[in-house]
Amino acid sequence: MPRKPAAPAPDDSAPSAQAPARGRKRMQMADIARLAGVSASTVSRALSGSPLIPQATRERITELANSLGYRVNVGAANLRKRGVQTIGVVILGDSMQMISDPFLLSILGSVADTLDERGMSLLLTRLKADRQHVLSDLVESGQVGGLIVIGQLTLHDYLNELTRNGFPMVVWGAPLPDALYPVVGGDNAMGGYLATRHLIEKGCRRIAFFGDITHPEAGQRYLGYTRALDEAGIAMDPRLLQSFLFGDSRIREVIDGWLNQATPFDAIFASSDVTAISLMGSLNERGITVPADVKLVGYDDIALAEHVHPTLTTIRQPTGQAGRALVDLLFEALAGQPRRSIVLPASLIVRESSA
Amino acid sequence: MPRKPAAPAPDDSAPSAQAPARGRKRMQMADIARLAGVSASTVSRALSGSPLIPQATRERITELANSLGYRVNVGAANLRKRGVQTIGVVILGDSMQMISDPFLLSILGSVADTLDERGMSLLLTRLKADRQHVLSDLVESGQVGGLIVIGQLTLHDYLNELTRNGFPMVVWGAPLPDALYPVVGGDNAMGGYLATRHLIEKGCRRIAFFGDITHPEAGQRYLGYTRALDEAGIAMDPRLLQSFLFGDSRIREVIDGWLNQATPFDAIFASSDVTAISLMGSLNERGITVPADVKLVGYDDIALAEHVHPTLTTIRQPTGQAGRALVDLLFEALAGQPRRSIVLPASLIVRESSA
DNA sequence: CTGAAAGCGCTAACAG
DNA sequence: CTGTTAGCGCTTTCAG
Repeated sequence: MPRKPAAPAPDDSAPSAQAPARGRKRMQMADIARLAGVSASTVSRALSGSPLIPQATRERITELANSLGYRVNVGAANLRKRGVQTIGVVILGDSMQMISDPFLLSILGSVADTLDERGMSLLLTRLKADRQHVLSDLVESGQVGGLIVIGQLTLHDYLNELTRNGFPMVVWGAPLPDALYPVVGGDNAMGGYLATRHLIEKGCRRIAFFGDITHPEAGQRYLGYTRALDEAGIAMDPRLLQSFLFGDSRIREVIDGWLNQATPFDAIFASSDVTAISLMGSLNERGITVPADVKLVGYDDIALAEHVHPTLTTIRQPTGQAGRALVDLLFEALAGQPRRSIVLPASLIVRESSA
Repeated sequence: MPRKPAAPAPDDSAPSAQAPARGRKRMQMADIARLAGVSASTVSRALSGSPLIPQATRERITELANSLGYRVNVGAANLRKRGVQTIGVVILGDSMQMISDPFLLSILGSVADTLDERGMSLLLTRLKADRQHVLSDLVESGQVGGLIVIGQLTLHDYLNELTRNGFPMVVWGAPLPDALYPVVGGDNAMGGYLATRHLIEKGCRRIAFFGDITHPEAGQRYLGYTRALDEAGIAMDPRLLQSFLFGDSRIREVIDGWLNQATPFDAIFASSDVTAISLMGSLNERGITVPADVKLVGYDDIALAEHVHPTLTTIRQPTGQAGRALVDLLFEALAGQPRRSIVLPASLIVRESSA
């Protein structure tokens, strides 16, 4: 299908920079070769650690190159090798602020570290919802060898299409039944279940759920929530479900409105820590004390969760594992191995807000 | 000077991926040329919007290319054009977690958006303190045309050296007197002054300062703090200074220790919102109420500041402007224009914690 | 073990 | 206006 934008039309004002203003001219392999009294081929092989070159020569050349601050031009090398050492990481952003949720950021951090360990670079792109085509452009233009998509699954159909076209890509999210692409995600149903069961064990009976259940991840958490209620023989009250958009900056207003309904409740399970922390504020303003009056459980275990007061009980998602899993799966896809998904464990972290 | 590591020794297991496993072969300019019945040069010109090509042909070719999902290979184009369209963004990380402070992240977001607008890509790298050489490698290897360094200025001397060597680079931080590199930063002295004066106006006399004053940014804030105290004729009590490392994950312990000293105080000015929010927790635990017993002002105005309870009075640093300023200065450096620095205004945002 | 030669995919003179 | 030609800096056959 045709893409909307014509030529990418790069801003003409963008400097195409390479040579430092001052400073010695950039050296290249030929220079090293001359200085070492060998051919460029030999330098190339030495620098890439080819066993064809004897240890001694290899070291001599490597040392020479290093002492001159020479680095192989990766662009040229990639062109010749017909492949790139760069992975595109795309953060889906729905709100103004690119980076809203600290949780997604810690996944970004983990991915960055993992790629670094594996000797690959990370090209970061923020994707506004209407510019899906950027995803395929990134790959088609040879800028990146594969894609890691972090964020909401509003692009489900498009991602499926890309996968059908053989795009190497992995997604952080919830494994949808008809997803063709590999997914790494937390065990949201389990997380929702653990959080809710914990509140029930604490004696709560009227547990509210805050989260947009049309969003796959939150939807799974909601399922876990209902399962726990069922198991305890607690009837669901639909008024206790407050669905709102993930990352909505107006969380507070929504919360206030909900509180105004005067629906009785003794606990809230929020489908993100950011939501939970906002809730704390709103509850406090109303003179409702956490955990005495209302117990509260969040989701994600962001760093701040143990720094707010009261400290926040939450479901931890292992972000470190997430980064590694994403990169692993992408590498598998790149190697043409069969697609698989990974579900990471969710664990309950009990703190003061549910005491 | 020689670098430590020998050849970068890329991990052999890293897949050098380009061709999708399945799916049609990647097309190239020659294919488009053939299909359009013109030469590759014409396609190249048409796609880059050259005025040499008549409107009609240009559109025809562009459309053909788009309909086939063709994108020019940026690697090859860059090689020929001898320049890259990628900027390296380096986040200095001292703690385990790459990304600790939400404030730095919103700068990252802003930089990402600005670069995107300017048609440039962003290569993200996290830098552990001991691997400085990565900075120059990034440029020497031609991966990026310039560098934006975000974070602490522990690398001051190294950055100066790079600048002397003509490295195109900009830093987010405090403009040190002997810095040779361009710096974008907030007006820390003003911020510290505004925060402190505000607390004094609220009737506070024993105002504590939390922040590592050996860090240039916090040091400036501390200067503003002392100036405001001086102006009000309030004597400084050295016991009211709690210096600790920025981003220290053990903030809470430090705080607790400090509180145990039983030094009387009626306000705290914390040099970051993260610190301030942690403080809220510790104070609360001790039965000290904010703002009734102790007033509190933070720094940065991170998103959560207005979501905690009580909402946090803080000094706002304009992150949107920060990103634009960083990119602007980098482009200037790239264009060989004389180096300059930019100081962004700091403004007081009054909320409940100082009421 | 090493060098010469041939491009990777594209753009920029240089001639039409 | 358009095509031809010659590389960008590197890696990799292919012969020594």
